[in-house]
Amino acid sequence: MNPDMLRSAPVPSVRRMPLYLRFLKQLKSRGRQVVSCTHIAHELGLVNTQVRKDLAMTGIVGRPKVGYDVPALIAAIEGFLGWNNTSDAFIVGAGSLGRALMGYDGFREYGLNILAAFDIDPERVGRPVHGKEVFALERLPDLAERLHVRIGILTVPAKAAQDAANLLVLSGIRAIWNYAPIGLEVPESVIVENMNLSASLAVLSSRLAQTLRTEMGLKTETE
Amino acid sequence: MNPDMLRSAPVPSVRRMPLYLRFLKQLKSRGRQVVSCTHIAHELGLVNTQVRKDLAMTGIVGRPKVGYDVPALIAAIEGFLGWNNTSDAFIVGAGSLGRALMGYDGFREYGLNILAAFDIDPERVGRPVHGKEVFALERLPDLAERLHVRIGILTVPAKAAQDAANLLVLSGIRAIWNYAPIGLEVPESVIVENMNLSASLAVLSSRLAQTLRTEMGLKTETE
DNA sequence: TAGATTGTTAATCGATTAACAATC
DNA sequence: TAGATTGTTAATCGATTAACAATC
Repeated sequence: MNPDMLRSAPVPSVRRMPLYLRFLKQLKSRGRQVVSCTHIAHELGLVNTQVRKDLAMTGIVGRPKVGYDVPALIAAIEGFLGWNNTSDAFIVGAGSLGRALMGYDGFREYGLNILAAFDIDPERVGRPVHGKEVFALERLPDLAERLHVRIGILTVPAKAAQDAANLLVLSGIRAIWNYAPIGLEVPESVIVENMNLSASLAVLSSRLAQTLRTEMGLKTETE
Repeated sequence: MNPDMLRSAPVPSVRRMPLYLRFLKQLKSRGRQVVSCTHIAHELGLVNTQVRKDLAMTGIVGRPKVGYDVPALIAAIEGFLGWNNTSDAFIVGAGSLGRALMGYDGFREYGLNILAAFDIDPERVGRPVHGKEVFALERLPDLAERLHVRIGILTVPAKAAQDAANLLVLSGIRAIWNYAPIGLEVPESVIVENMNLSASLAVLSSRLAQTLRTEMGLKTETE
């Protein structure tokens, strides 16, 4: 086996892929056939070397002096991300966040199709949200297996997150998109990606706090 | 001025702060008075040196052989993040994502208080969500100024994001928490933090795609 | 052909980790 | 005191950026 297949792609590069995809789709809709990475980099505020390296990860090859074929590049990125085929997903936790994700149109663009949600609260069960069913949590293993669902989106409170993750693992789920602000313990074979609202908010608020401290400091100094 | 004030803290360290905060609050609720960073590191799956360096950023000093005072450490982290005082925020875009965030209880723990939302769609204006008002977008500058709101949460579609960001800047907003999958252009004085769902999903799905490719490859090889 | 652009190898930069002195 | 733990300086590691050869 090619050892390169085992060394997975750098996370920062993968995170930039949707940015490229979005821009390339724009170009395509305007009828553009080829594009250089200098142009991409300039438009997205990156440097061309970085773009070239990122794109190379998808397996695309460009033509010197010409650039990359736009449709081929789109296909390469979508294939690399697995966004060329739609993946079904379940949501666990039909609270306000889970319900929001059930109604979020944008996922279609990323090849993600939310089939239904699950919740432990009987009040929420049986009341569809955005046209999608909410089932009792205990039905998760059965339905996940029968529908071959591989992705679970975890939107339960932090305290319930590990139990819910255990159930997802038990249900044969292969990847968990975790919105709970807590690290999950799962077998190595299960992929976990943390969508950490609190981490992102921490970056925002620490910067804001520093700005405000500096301003107050300056104000005090000049008094 | 101290030049250290100008060099802002490393982003990865800041992102770990909520993790520490959560664990320390647990310890405190169990009546624990002191904690060593070896213990913190062990519980959170990190190494003690990293924890020590992260905590040092908040200005806390520990006592050799003893460790850190738990309540003091919590206060130091909250102060560092600006989570000791509640900050008011507006949501721009009352679609499904914006509405979800309006109802998300977890923000209280992070010192974030969502006052109201704004939307361009007359259908959405005047219909409160989770007990919070939805105003017409044109009222944003006036209300932001009068209520001294410094944080804007951007949950509009990608196409509308730059225009909405411009309006937020015009309204005197100091920090934008951007949920749109697109880079924003704002003056240097405005803080932007991107909460990029598509980037996170890209990491998840590329790993899953690779796993599935490998499995199919192995299956083919053994046939 | 000349020049623009790709693909790759080397240098730089920042964050993590290791080593170790200071100290209660 | 001895030993555990902090705080800091040095080494390592990975990602970004720069340099340059290959090529259409």
